[in-house]
Amino acid sequence: MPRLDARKRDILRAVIQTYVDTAEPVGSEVLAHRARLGVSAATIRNEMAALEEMGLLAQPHTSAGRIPTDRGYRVYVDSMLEEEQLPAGQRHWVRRRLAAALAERERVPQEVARALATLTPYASVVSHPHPRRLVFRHLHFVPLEATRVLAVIVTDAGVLQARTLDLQEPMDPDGLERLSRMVSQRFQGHPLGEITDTLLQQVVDEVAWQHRVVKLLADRILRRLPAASRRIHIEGTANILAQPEFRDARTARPVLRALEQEEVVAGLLEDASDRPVWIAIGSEHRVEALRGCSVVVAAYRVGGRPAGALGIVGPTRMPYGRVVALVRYLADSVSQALAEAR
Amino acid sequence: MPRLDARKRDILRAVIQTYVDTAEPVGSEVLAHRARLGVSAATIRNEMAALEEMGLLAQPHTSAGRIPTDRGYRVYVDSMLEEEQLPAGQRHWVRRRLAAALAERERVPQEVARALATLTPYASVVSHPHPRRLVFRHLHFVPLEATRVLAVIVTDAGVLQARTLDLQEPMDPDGLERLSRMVSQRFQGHPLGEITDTLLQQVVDEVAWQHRVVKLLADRILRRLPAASRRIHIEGTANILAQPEFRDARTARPVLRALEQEEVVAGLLEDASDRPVWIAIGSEHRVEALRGCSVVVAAYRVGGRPAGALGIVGPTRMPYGRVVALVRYLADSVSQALAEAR
DNA sequence: GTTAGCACTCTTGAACAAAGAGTGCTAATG
DNA sequence: CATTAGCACTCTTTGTTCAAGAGTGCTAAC
Repeated sequence: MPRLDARKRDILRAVIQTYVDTAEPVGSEVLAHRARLGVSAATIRNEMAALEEMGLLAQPHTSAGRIPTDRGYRVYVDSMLEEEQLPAGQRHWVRRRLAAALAERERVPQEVARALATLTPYASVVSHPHPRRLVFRHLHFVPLEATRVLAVIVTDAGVLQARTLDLQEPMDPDGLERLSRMVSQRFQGHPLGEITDTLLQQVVDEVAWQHRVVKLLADRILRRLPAASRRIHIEGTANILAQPEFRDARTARPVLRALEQEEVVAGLLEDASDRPVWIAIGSEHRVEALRGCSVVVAAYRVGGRPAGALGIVGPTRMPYGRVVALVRYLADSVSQALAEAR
Repeated sequence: MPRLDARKRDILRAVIQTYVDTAEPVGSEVLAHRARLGVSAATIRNEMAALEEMGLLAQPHTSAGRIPTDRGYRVYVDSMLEEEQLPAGQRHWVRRRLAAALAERERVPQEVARALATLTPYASVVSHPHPRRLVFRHLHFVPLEATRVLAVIVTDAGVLQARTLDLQEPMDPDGLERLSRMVSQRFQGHPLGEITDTLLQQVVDEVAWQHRVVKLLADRILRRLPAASRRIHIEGTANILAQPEFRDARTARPVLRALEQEEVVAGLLEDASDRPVWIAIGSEHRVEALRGCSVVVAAYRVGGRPAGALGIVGPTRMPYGRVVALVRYLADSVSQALAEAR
């Protein structure tokens, strides 16, 4: 098995960069002209054969040029990625959009998703901050009618949940008010993730004077927080249809179907939740339907800890340098934006 | 110009029904066998030629069968639609899903959209109840910190809006409480649409003791209600890729792009807001990008008045009888569901 | 008015050839 | 001994031709 020496790397890089541009298998001749490699097409041919033997390139058919394999992209991404600078114009444009959305913090993720779908020809995926990582600010129970109460949870990222609840039994407004204050004071400043069942139980015990209703509220509102986490924005799925690899609707459909299912995308984003930038090429992620696609996702932070993720889904043939730079920049911007204003 | 006599109508109907099934131009021979029309292929040919002259059928090319034109579908829909009964199984399934979603009323539209996208191979579009038609229940300002207040509007369809607002100046909690009560009492039971600027002005004048803040709140919250109306759910857009007319991604893309833009879909749904079932075939609606698509939308009602709309977007070649039945049934079910529980 | 018959048109698919792109191998080269 | 020119070979792509098939419109007979 041949070694990946410097010239092979140069050729692999050139093949990938050319293929990303043209979406056509690249041959030795083309490469010899396009890239200044200083060797003849014949040499390139030999090297390409070696790269194919190593599993980094592939031939669609005998007399075609080479295209990168998933492993080829992986080597490229791992060891020769030239992360590009985002043009200043795009940076400013992103910043402005973010600043505008910040007036209602809940809207930031959607705005980011739209920005990503505008700046790339791919689908964008953005998760809201995970509730466990949000910092609890207030819980308010507002009496509406005798047996109806409005429950609102406010965190450092804005209103997390606002729901009306039907209670089995009437509850007096003062009790609700006291309950609101109690819970709010007890948990203010804590990440929601820290509000465990045992802690909740303590409070429930303390306010035993209205045991049943408190229990109900605790159950319906706080215990369900993890489930409420599944808030996700997906934009630009139609972009994918513009990619030559998905010109046929039959190949595009499973991809768009997968992107329509929020659980699926949520899973993808969760897998990325810790890493600064996660690049999953082709079959490196768990979603069967997105086999031919790459995912580039970065976590953004709230209060110094990973809170949510954002990124794009597109064909494996993509300019990783540019995409990574963009995704990283957006993650940083969101982290910053959500940290600054509160 | 020939008249549309009984036999022509039979043939038009047969052509449409066959074409809906097969997605292939239908010829006289096929029709003579498939439909029991009691006349020969030659006669059918003559009639088809007449129907073409009348602009109800068209030929993709000289030696192909006929396909319906938009106007052909229109005649069919207007005068020979056989609205089908929804199978009992589907009816129950829909009811169950709706009942489950009703625990949180805000979720009903999304649930309906998913149901529609499951029951049809088309994209579904559902709007939330238009705020103007919702009945005002409560407005609550909850003080969070000195210059931060949580504003919640509750209507008969649940929480309409919950936002945190930054105020320029501190505001005492009692004032907020009184303000909440005042506005709530004043407008309780009124549709939001009746809460005009002049009425608002009155209240603002009454509570002049906190003039500036009230004004701010009125502006930021109540005046913006129409804009907040744009809440829409779209599901199953990938379904469209399964339709033979959109097998090519280049024809499908503009359609999916349009369906991604909430303003566009909102416009469509608004156009339907009054009619019990609105059928727009091909070019009968305003959305350029959806030229080859039909829209079947029905308004649902809250409190006896049209409040929102739901329906599907698919190729003009669709089984209108079945689709109309389904959409109508769902609209009725939603109206009922939103009326019953409150 | 209806229909059988038929010539005509146009698409579709297959078969085939020529062109083009690209490879792998071999032998010559510095 | 790595490099490269040359070349035969392979496979796709494209265009052409041809026959088959589907469907029509017209005409003439019923």
